Amino acid sequence: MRTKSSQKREALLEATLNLVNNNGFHAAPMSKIAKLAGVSPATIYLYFKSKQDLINQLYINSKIAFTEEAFVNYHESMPVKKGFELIWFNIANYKIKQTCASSFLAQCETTPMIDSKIREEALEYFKPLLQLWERGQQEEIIKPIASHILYANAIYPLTFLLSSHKRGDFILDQEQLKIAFKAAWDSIKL
Amino acid sequence: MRTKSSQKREALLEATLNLVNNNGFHAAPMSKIAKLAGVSPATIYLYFKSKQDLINQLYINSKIAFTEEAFVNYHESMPVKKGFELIWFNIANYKIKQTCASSFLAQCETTPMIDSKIREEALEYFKPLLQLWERGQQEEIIKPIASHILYANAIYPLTFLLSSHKRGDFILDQEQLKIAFKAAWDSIKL
DNA sequence: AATTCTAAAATGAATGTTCATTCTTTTTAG
DNA sequence: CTAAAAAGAATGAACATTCATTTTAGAATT
Repeated sequence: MRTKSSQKREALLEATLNLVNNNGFHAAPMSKIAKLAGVSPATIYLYFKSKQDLINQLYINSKIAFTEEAFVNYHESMPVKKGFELIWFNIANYKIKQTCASSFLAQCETTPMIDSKIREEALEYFKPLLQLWERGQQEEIIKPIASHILYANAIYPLTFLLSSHKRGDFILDQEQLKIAFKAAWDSIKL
Repeated sequence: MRTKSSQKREALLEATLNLVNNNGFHAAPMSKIAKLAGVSPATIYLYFKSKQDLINQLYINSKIAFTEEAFVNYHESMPVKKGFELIWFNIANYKIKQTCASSFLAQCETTPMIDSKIREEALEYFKPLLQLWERGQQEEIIKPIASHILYANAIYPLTFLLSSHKRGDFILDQEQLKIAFKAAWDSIKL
């Protein structure tokens, strides 16, 4: 297995991302992935144990890139609402910029294709947001309810807006984003 | 092509639902679908043109069943909040009862496997909710914002809660449901 | 500096399997 | 007896993965 930072490895991950996105998991055969990445099918197996391994690693990779963006400029010393607003817009803008990566992730959340172990691993990276919410609850700014409900109402709606945006049903510009943020905040604020 | 209401047809749709749910689209071969439904693989083609057709029809079927449940006991003469509450709980309870069907639908929303024509067809059935929201906006009870944002914040969170529930990360009982409803309502009410 | 050598990297062509779909035959029911 | 319904076996394509071989890059030797 080759080093984790190789041009070919990256090209293979990106090729997989594009194929899965445009046609779904079922239409991303190794032969096409190889062709799109400009390598031989056999070469894939120098970098990944199997197709499942390739998918898992793409998922982890994408999730890490996503969460890193989510917390850019965030610091625990920020006021709760400011912090949430920053994180929320970080996520929204990342999703708008990186349509491919985020719709791949959306697909991963609902498909049984991703190993649950890998899924749990990715959850770790979201802790700062949960901690922010806890702080908000202590300060009586945020509703004292389960973090799952907070997430479902404050963050998850973005997934729907983005997929509508991608489909072209709805244009998610900065103005609509502000409106959506208010709805999100209203659902979790005390 | 056989009549739309045949025992075998129903059995095939149900078999497909179960297989897709437990293992994803990629692990639902026609041979397994046939075996689970207790028929020969060849028989599937008496009822469906192709695998794609089978999937499309299962999607439409499930979507219709879902939306029918959503509007049980609803009438346009109801007050806006009461009407929304009724529909919201109808949806939530359907999702809890029919875990299989609803997680299949969740998978369909994010995968490019479903033809967009079929997808549009399914949208039609949701009109009464959009009309309720319009009425609410006229009566200045509901925020004057795009229906996509309303849906994203008021209904879509249920999809996340249900998939957490199914995974076992979070128990969505009637008490949590009430809390989640309040969050949903707070996000769209004026 | 040119040549030789070597191990890693990469490849194209097999391999064996799985799958959707079809063909031919048999069963069923009226 | 017949036409519809169903079946099992067959077909051919697509696929993930592996195999045997070639290419590459750079170190070692002249």
